[in-house]
Amino acid sequence: MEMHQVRYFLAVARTLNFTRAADECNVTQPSLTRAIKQLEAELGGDLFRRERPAGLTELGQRMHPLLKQCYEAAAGARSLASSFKSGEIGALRIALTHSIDLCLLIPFLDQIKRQFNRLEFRFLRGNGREVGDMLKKGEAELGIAAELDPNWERLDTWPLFTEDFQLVVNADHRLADQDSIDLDDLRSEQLLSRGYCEYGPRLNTVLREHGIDVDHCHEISSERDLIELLEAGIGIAVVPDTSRIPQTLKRTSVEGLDARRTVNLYGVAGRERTAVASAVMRMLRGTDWRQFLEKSRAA
Amino acid sequence: MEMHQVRYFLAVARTLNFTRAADECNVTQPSLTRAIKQLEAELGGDLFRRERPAGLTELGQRMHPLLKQCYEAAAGARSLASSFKSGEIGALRIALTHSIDLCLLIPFLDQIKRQFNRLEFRFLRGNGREVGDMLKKGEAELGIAAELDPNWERLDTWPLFTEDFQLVVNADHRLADQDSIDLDDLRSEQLLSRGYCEYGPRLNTVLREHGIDVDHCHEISSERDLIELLEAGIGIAVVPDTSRIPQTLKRTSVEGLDARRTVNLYGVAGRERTAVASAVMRMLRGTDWRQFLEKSRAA
DNA sequence: CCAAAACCATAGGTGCGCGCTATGGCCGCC
DNA sequence: GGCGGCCATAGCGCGCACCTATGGTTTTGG
Repeated sequence: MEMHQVRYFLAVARTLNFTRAADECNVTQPSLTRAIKQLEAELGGDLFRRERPAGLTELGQRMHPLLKQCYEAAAGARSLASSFKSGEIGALRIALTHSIDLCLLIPFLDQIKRQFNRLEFRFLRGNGREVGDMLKKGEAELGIAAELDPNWERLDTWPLFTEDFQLVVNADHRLADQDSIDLDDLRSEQLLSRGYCEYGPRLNTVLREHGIDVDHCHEISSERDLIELLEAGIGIAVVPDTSRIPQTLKRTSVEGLDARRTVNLYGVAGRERTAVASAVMRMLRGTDWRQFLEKSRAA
Repeated sequence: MEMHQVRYFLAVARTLNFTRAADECNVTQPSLTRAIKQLEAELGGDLFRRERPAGLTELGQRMHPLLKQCYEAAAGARSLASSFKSGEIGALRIALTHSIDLCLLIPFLDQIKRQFNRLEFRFLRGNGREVGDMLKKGEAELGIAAELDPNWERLDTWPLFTEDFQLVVNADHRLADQDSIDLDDLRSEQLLSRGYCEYGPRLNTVLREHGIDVDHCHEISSERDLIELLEAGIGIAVVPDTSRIPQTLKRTSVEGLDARRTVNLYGVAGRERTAVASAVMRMLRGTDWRQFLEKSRAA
């Protein structure tokens, strides 16, 4: 069964006239007649009664809805592809590690939504390895993380900004009101390990060097869970500057803690990107992040 | 967009491997590659990422459901046509005038249902002209009526049986208990005219000749309505023998009423009939109706 | 680390099939 | 009876889909 046969069939079913149907399809009547005959041979029965006026046979009536569906699905595919190409419609698939706050992107996404109408976002979350896999498999076009496996040489990396880590404690905590905190103050505290953060291992190394126990602590796997534990007063945490935490928690710098992470934008080298992804990438790379972060912190 | 392109696309989407997909489609890999390229050109973008392993692009993911639907509709059409041809499935479209009781057919239809499983019946009702039109337009394959317009020479006619008319009255009616009724007894009665019966006009002529008023009577358009009026005691009626009426009504022969009608089976000459219709036609024409009607009357 | 295999792209040759024109038969209409 | 609309058939040409052969690139395995 070929598509043109289906098209001809539908034209004849509409006009009930082979000659006019052929005209509508921009072919001659013999061509159309032969195509219908082939279709009839494949389906094993006549589709039309050759009378004046012509009519659908029982078999023809049965075939009509299915063949119409077949043709319209193909037409729908062409139409959707056209919308897709013209940028009318599209999806931005972006993978983030759990330690990247979505708020960082929201101003940019707001802007991009005005450029591309009917744009869909697909936010994918995972740890560092998972984000890398999503990029590899093409499930995501862009990735944002502090650090991904550098073994894969097709990974394009653009640093966005570098940030410090801060201590976060519950407002009732004994450290909450303390003006200055240094590493020694943390030694007796229950630390919540942000195991999902790709920078976690390195941070733990720094803390361990200062005699802080990081090997016997709760394991959690999302920023949301971390915040709820902090609010419940179960432990303290060290989080990056751009992690948004509720007003009820207190955040403070820690003297002597020399830990920083760089947040990167990732793409796949040599892979064609959609217009939307390219636009987002240009925006993110062209932003003065120092200024941007100060402004958003003020807000 | 051609069907084989769609088929190849779905094979590649399934296997994510051009070579194996080509093998599944029983073509060589270059043929498949070229078909995919053509499809990509028509849709205006790549459908697959040519990497190891391959993957669907965003456009490819969007196209997949529609193209799958397209292909499955075509496959469904083939499958349905196959079922249809093998007699597994089918429809018998049969047109009846309102004056033909469906009970006449039920024993035959019971039998035919055992021969053709998944058979659907479509009973179409109308007056004589409408039944003729349904046959002409091919909406019905067979027609059953007492008399159709003989002007259309393509009408095949096979007489089935001939029957008398009888008087039907409510059990409370003054004529109900009368042993013998003749035409004079009807003169003062309110007659219900079965305007939907193709034999009605001729019957009226007979009655009018005996001085019975048939020109000022209620007009009704279905046997069901007629029965309800009779049960309500609103008038009397003259109906053919094979019209089934409830036990609550009384039916009697009328002396001197010389009216009979012949019920015919109709088909369209020179038009191919389905296996089901041919079978029904053979059964109806091969029945000894005199015997059949006696038996069903006894039952 | 190199050889082998797997995979996709390209080139060039060949045959089938789709579309064309021309024509004939059939039916309905003026 | 002549005429026009409609569908079927015959014959022809060209495009297209398929094939084989081969090259380039990536992955695998020893």
